[in-house]
Amino acid sequence: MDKTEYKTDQRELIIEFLKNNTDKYLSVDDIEKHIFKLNKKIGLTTIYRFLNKLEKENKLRIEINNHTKYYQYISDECRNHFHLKCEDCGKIIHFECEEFIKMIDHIETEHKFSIDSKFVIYGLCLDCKNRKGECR
Amino acid sequence: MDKTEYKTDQRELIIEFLKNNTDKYLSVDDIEKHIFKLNKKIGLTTIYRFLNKLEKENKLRIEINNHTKYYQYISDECRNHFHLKCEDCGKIIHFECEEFIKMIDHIETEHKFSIDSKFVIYGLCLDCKNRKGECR
DNA sequence: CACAATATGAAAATGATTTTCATTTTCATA
DNA sequence: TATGAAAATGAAAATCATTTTCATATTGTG
Repeated sequence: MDKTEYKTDQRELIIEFLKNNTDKYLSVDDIEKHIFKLNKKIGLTTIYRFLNKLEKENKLRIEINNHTKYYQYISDECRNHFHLKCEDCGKIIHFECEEFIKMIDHIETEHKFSIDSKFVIYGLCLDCKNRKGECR
Repeated sequence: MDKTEYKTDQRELIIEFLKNNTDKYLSVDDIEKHIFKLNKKIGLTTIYRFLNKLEKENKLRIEINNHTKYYQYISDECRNHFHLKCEDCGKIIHFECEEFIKMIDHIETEHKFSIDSKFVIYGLCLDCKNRKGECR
């Protein structure tokens, strides 16, 4: 029942720029200027509308500075890639998890709390937990 | 070499309202309306200026919604009161620490990362750490 | 091709926040 | 308690990022 999406040059240009800068926060102004450098032009309104759309879809991290919003595209890779760090042995475990993403989305949309996908979860790895169990 | 601060009725009214609502986020509008209910009046400009001052001094938590800023006063109690939770035995340790506050202020002002004073730090308490040591 | 849904963009509107500036208040010192 | 410099106030105007409006253009399906 979702609206059909039309593919347009404007959206492709914006998405491409965002995807090439997943390490930066970009303002509407940054995006407009970049498009301009490519000798193209996209109406400000269009940029705002498309960013709002992406934001609703949880595809952006947002930062606000001096009343200006800055956007960062959350790369797919980043979206489902997390780090566990064992407090005992220091080992870092990479993991991917759909449930986890859902939980994060929930917190972001419902609780208005923006979690940085780069965050590290502390705990104990299986080995260390087992070792600890032994001394009880 | 700091500027001398003058005590004014306006500031007292605003601070009082903030301090009585450390569990809510208040907008400039909320503040103005509250003052109005007390049959007093404070210019919007004054409210904005004072809040900006408090913000610079790290006395407020900020939330932005629909282009509107919401402010929450960080009570003294809350500012230097933290919780440690032992991952092993689950014990919760309350502690107060000036150094810790300084570190948080640093992160907030320099790294633009707003830490919720209510956050919990996970780790191991002394007892559990010792117990663990024994089995090595 | 045609048509309905969707997207675009220029211009105007919005609205929260900041600036300006003339006036008032505070408080230390005489 | 009078004085004055520093600080604070507030009305009005300005700012500026973002949203709305609306007429036009584009997309993709049948």
